[in-house]
Amino acid sequence: MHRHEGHAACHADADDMLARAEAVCRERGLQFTPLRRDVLEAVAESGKAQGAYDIAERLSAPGKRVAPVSVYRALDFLMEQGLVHRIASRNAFIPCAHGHAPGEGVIFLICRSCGGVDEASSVEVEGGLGRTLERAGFTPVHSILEVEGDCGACRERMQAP
Amino acid sequence: MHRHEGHAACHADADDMLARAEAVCRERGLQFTPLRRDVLEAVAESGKAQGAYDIAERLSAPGKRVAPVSVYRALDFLMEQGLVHRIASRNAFIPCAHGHAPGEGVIFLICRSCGGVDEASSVEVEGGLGRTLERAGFTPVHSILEVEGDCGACRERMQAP
DNA sequence: GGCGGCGGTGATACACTGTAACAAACCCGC
DNA sequence: GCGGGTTTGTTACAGTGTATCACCGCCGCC
Repeated sequence: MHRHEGHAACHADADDMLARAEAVCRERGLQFTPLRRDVLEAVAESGKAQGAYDIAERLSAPGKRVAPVSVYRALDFLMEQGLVHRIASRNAFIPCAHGHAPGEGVIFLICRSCGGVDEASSVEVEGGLGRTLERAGFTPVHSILEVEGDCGACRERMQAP
Repeated sequence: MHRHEGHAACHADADDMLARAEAVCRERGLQFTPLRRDVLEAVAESGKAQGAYDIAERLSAPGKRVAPVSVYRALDFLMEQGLVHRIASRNAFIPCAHGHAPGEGVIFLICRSCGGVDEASSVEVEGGLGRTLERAGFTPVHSILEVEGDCGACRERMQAP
């Protein structure tokens, strides 16, 4: 689950997300269309990573079908604007919990029992990674770091049922 | 990065891989079947990450078709034995270049221009990641760290064509 | 007002990735 | 040879992502 202790305030709730997204788009002269809004809201509302098809289904209502391809386009847009992240190991998407410094590395903490995804960052990891890449003569363009395991809340729940 | 200077000798060649795989299997009482051998060879021969369907096609000959599902099973086996890695960001597979210490984190360096994948590791990154996870109250089960960028060889090639 | 371009959306089709289920073949110890 | 586990073949299918074309709405321009 998200908004876990240790991180109580770390996830902006859906309203904040939407407000931030609207501000970002206005600032950059981009359109924050209803579809994009809906997709972002769908991603932000559920605490866990959502597949594109899940989102499409969630947004579809009898009489108004939202095709996955539309969702993908909206997600591409949202990712370009840094409002949404993709979890490669899950083929799923989560809202970006907080504005990152541009280029800052993000660590995704994926709970295998509740499916919630938390974000962390570490200058230590980042520095070490940079030095490692440099030693290897490798110029990074972007990197993904995803950790699967058990979040604190789930671990407690398992110990004291 | 281990053995990898330009790129020429950077991939343990297929023969070494096969010999090591056979030894590992014998040691663990597992079968190193012809199919598994062929799949590992296909992964090891090409210097770059291979999709499961690419492998299937590569192993298929007129009259003898290898179905993707068979390739997946062989890959699952090879991954369990630590002989092959999966690149989540590419849905592709590479041979494990060298035996890792069990549980040791691996960093994948994926060249976006030549498609080659190199492996690196760093106690510094690993330590920092461990401390970050601990601070977050998160118990890791396994993690993936993949960096996309330009390898040294390709960067040189681009500068001086 | 008409016209053309441009970005966004809808819709269909398709390619790629991965898994389930079942049957047949194989191997090994008894 | 027989029984039981493992491996492979085969088919079908679920899930993920992209290509293509048509249409719409908007804005600037003539």
